[in-house]
Amino acid sequence: MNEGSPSDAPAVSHAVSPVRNSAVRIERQSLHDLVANRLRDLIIEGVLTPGMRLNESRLCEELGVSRTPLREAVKTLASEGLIEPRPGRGTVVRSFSPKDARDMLEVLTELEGMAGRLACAQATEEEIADIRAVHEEMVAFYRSGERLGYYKLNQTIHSMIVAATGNETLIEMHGMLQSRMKRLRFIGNSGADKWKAALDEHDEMVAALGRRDGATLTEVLQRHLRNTWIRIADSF
Amino acid sequence: MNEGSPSDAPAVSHAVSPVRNSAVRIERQSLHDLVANRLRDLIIEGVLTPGMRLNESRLCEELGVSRTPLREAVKTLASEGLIEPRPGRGTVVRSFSPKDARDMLEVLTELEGMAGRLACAQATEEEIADIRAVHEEMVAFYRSGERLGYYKLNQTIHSMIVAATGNETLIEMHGMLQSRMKRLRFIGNSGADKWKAALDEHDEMVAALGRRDGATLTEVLQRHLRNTWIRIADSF
DNA sequence: ATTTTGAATACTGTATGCAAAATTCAGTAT
DNA sequence: ATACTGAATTTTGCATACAGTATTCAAAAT
Repeated sequence: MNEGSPSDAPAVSHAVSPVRNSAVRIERQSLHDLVANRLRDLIIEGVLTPGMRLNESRLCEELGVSRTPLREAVKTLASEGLIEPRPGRGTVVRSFSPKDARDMLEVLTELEGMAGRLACAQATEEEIADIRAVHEEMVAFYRSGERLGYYKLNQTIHSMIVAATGNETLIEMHGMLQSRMKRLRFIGNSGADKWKAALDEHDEMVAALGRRDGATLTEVLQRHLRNTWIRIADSF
Repeated sequence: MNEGSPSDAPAVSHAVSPVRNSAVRIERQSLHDLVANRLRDLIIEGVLTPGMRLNESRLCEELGVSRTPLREAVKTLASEGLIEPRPGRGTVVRSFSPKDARDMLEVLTELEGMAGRLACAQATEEEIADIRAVHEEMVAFYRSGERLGYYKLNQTIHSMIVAATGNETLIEMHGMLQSRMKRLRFIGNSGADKWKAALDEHDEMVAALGRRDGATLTEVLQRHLRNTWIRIADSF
């Protein structure tokens, strides 16, 4: 879910090798990357709760790695803003104040609005079809009441719209904010009454994207996120 | 230039102690943070050029530190997007394609536009006065032809406008993009003919902020950045 | 009873050591 | 001359060791 894009595997060198195109570079994940991904998941899943102190030696035992890769992973998560290192006094899982949440959503709203505009201009027909397909899947989860599946596809759709812009920086920044907000958003979506409303907004999104109506898509995405804020705000 | 805000020193506890307010918490910087800042500067100043491979042992000697803090610093810069680690084959200074530059500027434009709107609504009179003062300083540098001084204050003013929004996430994201673009922007501003135009845009900004005219400030900031793209594009 | 102090403990920050992988380079064969 | 092979060297990645700093806890003093 958080691995580095596999797309950066360089093309096979010009030398004609027996394996040719079928050869896909073996993805080598360094240990500290694996650890970083694992920690990210632990934080998002709520195993590591906000404010909790990360004890290096204990974590090392549990993950079965030594402190060096763990500490490197910690530095990564720190600059992603998921944890807070306090020089000399350990590292704690970052906890977000209501204002932090609001600030993040405000930026996320702006970025997704931007994405709506660009996606309508840049997306290929195929990308739009893919998004529509995932949307249908998500509706199915809604109908069958599977919250987790719904929730995950929800996130996926937003990411796909952003990805369709082709703007690497936007994709990256959006990804960072998404992972910071994952936990909050999950809590926020708990209220079942608003669930239907969120789904309707998604319907509108897909429709606007289909028409390549950037202004509307931007508007819907931003409205959707502002509503998200309302949903989350209750849980503080 | 890149240190964590010193403002988070907590107020002295309520107990009346002889040192009272005059006691300021000693800022402790861990070695890997110092190294990260140093590396950042080296990249921005162009000592470490794009594509150049970072040899850990050599860098350690030059900086006078061991490999552990260096490697932690490298992980930090990696997730800031300034360098690219290739698992098992070392780390290289990231080089930006024209498209990368364009993508970054596109996002930066959106974020600064957002900042213009929010700053006009949120800035205190004092912040506005400060910005105006720095602007005057910058004009002085322009008049005396001091490019470096001008350039630095230019960046500062943009950061101050963003800071005046009070949105921590926006400040952080903007900071990341700024440091990635520092080198490019410096190159881009070389053309002396466009220099005056950039200055005029800054005049407009300060005026709009003074009137708390968010729409105009947003418009000027975005125009300013789009012109930056034009200036930079030439140098590719 | 409350605060203070100091020693014991735990943990973080940095350095170093070692093994595995990658790179380089010389030598050989085509 | 060029391409390939394989050993020597470099370099990375991870583990561990060590030093210095925070935290804790209990005893002593107010």
